[in-house]
Amino acid sequence: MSQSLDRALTLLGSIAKDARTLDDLADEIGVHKSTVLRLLRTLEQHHFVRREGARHYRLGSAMFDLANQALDSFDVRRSAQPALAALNARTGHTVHLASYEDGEVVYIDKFEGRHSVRMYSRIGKRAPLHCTAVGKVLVAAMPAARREEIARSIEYPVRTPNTITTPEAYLAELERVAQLGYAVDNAEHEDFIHCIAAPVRGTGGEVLAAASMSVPKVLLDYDGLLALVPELRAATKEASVHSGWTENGKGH
Amino acid sequence: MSQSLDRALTLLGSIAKDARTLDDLADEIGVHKSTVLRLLRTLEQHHFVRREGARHYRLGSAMFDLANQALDSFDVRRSAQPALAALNARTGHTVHLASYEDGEVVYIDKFEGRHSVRMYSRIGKRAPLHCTAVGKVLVAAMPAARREEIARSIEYPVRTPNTITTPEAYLAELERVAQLGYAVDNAEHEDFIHCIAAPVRGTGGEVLAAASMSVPKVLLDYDGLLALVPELRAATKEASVHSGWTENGKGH
DNA sequence: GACCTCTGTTGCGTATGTTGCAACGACTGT
DNA sequence: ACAGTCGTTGCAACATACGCAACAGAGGTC
Repeated sequence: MSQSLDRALTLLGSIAKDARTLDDLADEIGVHKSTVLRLLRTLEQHHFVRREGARHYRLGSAMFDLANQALDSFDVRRSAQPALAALNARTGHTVHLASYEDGEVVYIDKFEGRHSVRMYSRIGKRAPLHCTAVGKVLVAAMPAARREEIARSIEYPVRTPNTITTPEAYLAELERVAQLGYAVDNAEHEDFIHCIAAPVRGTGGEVLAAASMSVPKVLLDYDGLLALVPELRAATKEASVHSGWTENGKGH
Repeated sequence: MSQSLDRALTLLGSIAKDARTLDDLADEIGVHKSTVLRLLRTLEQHHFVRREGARHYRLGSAMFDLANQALDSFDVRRSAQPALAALNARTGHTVHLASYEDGEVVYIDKFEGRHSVRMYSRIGKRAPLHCTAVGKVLVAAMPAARREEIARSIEYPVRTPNTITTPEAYLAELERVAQLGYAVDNAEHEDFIHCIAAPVRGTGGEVLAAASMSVPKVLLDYDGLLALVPELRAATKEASVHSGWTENGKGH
């Protein structure tokens, strides 16, 4: 809708990958380098971009500033933090907190595992709904109609041999997740990693976010992973309590 | 330089503060609301902004994504993390990692203290050079000419009765910091908090960043704070080693 | 239930801002 | 000294983003 803004935002993406020369950036978004220069200058004024020596651009501090300011506004993040940090410290596994946004999952917090084999993720990263444990938890928490609507609308790209590939299979899986109260990603997203996830609830029992543990398969087999479920649920329960949830707030 | 981009970036700042109605945003940047709408739409396409129900806008995931992607590119951050986290866990005080950027200090990592009285800060936040311990450490590490240049060019807004207010006093302080190898902010930034900071060094002995501990005065008096210096320096030394620094890499 | 206000949304013509070009200057390496 | 980068500037032409005004939809009030 707004051309120059559109170009500038695309530019930010290119810069984030790694810092480049002016013409490279120009080629990448298909405009003249002088145009890029002017956009960069504006971005620089606002501290969205910073120049590092010659021919080197990086994202600037305004980026971090705004982002973390916004992250703070996710109240779940604050209230869940202690419980998740403790879970991470106790087990040594990677812990994620994720939220539903617009047909995808967004990681809003992360606690890095202690093992050398690590999952590649990042706060702010987006992931698919159909092949992540957090995705399943978040969608399973929605009313049946909305579940169906989402299941029909999303794509089912195959990531591993275990990936769910049809709306029907996904809906069945969601039903199971809703029953059990937790979800599993049995190497459906990445070949060498499996995860478990459980919901974090708020005052009215509504699901605010999903917390997960990701464990490399070489470290723990499937049964070993499932054995961690009680520990995960204890943590999400604690996080829920800190988020205003009360045991008797829900009926079924 | 680019009007629409300029407006859009300002817009992001307004949204970050808290979500508002269209006309409010329009008033704030002085344009017609239809213009704001179009800018927002473009921002939304790129996931920089997300609409939340009616009359509610928030920063979107692209923001977090890019920001954290960029934070990852600060290698110091990765390598210093374990040592600083340990320091934070051991002492319970707030630990910051900061870097110099363009006449200011930028926080690139933070480990929240366990006490109820907390310092208000945030990753990505910018702070002045003249009244922070990290600022002093970073500037003190520069060659004399550059120190002087910076000392003359920055402003000296008074934050507390203890704030340094002249280039001369600042330069003298920097000299002391360079000698001692650490810096103190004796309630020069905020009335009720004092800090100590020390440098984190890289392969060539160059200063990559500064790490600090911030302690409320009610918890620890000035002498108590200074007593923590050895612990802080042990942590920054460990962080430096992880960043490639070697003891004998420097001569004086 | 009719009226009013407040919000978000669209079409449209125009002026404004943005673009690409080409030329220049600074810098690097040979 | 020269060719080859890369960043930067002025300018003229055009496209684009702008403000306007009118509409739609949601709440609220009487």
